[in-house]
Amino acid sequence: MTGNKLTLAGLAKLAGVSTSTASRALHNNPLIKAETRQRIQDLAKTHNFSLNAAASRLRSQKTNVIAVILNLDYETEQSIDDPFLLKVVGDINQAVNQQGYELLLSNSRMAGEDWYGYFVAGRRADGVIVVGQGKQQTQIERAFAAGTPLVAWGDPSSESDYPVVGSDNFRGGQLAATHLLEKGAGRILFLGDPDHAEIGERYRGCLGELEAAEACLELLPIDLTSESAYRAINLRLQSAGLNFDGVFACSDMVAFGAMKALKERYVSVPNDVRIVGFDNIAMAEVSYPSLTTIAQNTRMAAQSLVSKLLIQLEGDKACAEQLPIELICRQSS
Amino acid sequence: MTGNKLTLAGLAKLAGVSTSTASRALHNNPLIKAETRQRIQDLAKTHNFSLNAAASRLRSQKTNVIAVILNLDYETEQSIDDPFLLKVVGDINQAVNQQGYELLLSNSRMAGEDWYGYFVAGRRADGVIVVGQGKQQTQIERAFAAGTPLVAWGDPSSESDYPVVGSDNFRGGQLAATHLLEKGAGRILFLGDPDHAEIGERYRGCLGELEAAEACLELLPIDLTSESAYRAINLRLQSAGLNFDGVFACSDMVAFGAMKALKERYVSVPNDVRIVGFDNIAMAEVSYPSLTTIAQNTRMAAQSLVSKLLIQLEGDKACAEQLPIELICRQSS
DNA sequence: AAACCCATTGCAAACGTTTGCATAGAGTCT
DNA sequence: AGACTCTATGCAAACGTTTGCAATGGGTTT
Repeated sequence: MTGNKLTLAGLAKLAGVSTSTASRALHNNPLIKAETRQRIQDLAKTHNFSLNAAASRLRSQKTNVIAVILNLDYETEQSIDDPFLLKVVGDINQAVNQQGYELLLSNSRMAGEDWYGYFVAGRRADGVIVVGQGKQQTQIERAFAAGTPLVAWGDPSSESDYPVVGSDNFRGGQLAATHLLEKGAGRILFLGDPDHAEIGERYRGCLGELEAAEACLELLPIDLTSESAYRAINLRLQSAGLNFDGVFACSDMVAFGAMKALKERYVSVPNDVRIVGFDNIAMAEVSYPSLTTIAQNTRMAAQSLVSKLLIQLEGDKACAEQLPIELICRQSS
Repeated sequence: MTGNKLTLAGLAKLAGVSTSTASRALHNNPLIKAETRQRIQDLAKTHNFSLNAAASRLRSQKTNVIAVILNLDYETEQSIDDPFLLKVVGDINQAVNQQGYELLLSNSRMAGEDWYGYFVAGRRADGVIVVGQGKQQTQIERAFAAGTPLVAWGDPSSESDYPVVGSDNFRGGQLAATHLLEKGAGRILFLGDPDHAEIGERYRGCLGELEAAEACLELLPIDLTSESAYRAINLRLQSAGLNFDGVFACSDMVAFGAMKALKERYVSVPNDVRIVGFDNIAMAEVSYPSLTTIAQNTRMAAQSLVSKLLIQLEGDKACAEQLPIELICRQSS
């Protein structure tokens, strides 16, 4: 409670043992007699003792910290306004804690270019989880090549040296397409930028399915925000009128932007236009009409990301993983 | 690139100086000749050198890390599904980085009881930002009393030893009330649990205003989730029919839950019932009808939180701060 | 009884920085 | 020329753990 902190040596003295014994006791090392261990642990608790993490990390070369990098495109700033990304971070946080690690939240701005140096060599974290492959994967590859234990959330089917965990975006595109067809749509708009790895897969999955059915798909390449979707749909209705009857949006936020534009012009959803989104954020269920969407299992993804990172910390290699997705049919289609 | 890490001593040798000089040079200490500083910094960059943060923290007793604790009620699990909280975290992250600090994301589960010991004495962070006062403020007070530099996001008007930053919730309640009155509502439902400090203020602000106008306010104490709002409204319509014409929801997510229930039963928003939310999350603008809400300035709040924490790190005392809020009128009212 | 093993514990050397103090050399003042 | 001041650098002692190795002592084997 005062200012004078108790050190391990101090605790050891109180217990009448050496610092080595104290250290081992606190770590539950079976070398130490169970009784002694208990005694020292109790003593530590009574005195509110806690190890100095800095010293511990310095000596043991292990931080027990995992860094999460939000790899945002700063131009488009998908950023913090998309609840999905933050949901992912939240789930990762839980998974990380479950494994006894702590979570250092970073962005590419802070960490600079040399992730290996900053995080690993700099002993800030043992490994890195990158959220958002973005468009430039070279930096991730560089960090991985330099020896950074690393996993990325992104599109698992993309060719990359480092392990990627993500949803089966291609299949997601297919599901959305067949669903729209089933619901009677034949002229479909795709909202999203296929240059982005994950979105590209969704687009191709959708495209293949529609071509097979001889339905037509038109691409409206927009930023990953609801505003740009709103604008794009408005523009589209002005210039060409309502010549589509289905929309596949690359994210739920984008879908909501589109939906708003449609409803403001008295286009009925789902009667005139069916809409399918992607992500299944909390809002999708609670909006009106509620949004049909492709659900990504972020909780499972988070656990997989973390466990694949831990595998690397053990020295083994981890592989990519594709998580199943699921279409959730709601009122918008 | 290989495995053999470069140490400060190594770098110093390469530069032909002592480690002290190298250290000072990297920190831009003016004791060292500008020319030498530059030379060493360049050398460091070429060799991808980065300081060992663990060693540095051990020696300097300073971590340059700020811990953010998500203080969630685990019973109700407002949790990660409310985009607002995560938005706050995101904004704090930016503010923290701007000040050259890093962000350690924690929750009360991980840190245990003794925050002072874990974070400060344990040299994991220099200070703590608590997000969500929750209902039990005793733990926060204990940590603060133990000497933890600390700021909380919550209700600034509440009596507490530690500094609290938050919106003027009382005024927010007033604004919502007068707005609902102006829009013609006279029998208003309040959705939220006033036991929660911030929500209590909103309730009281609202109540005062309505009593003055001799309108009636009914309290529906629910959890902070859209689902419970949805259920509550449904129940209410079933049991008592539509005997209200305005809703003040304690959060936007709650508002959306209510709105969904209403629209499913063909109650028109805003014609039959006007709705006002709180938070101004991204969805509020993009929903249909878009949601009238009380906007909290999270970015400003984040900056204030961080700066008040830094003040404490300097050894000074910080005071509470109440941030202005703003009513944003949209289609739902 | 000597030799050995096992369970516990202690010694002391790292881990890689930062920083108070000492030092060396070059200029300045009297 | 001696006494000083300044500027720029080096020395070495911490910071508080962890951990390989040695040591102690009681019990077991041959």
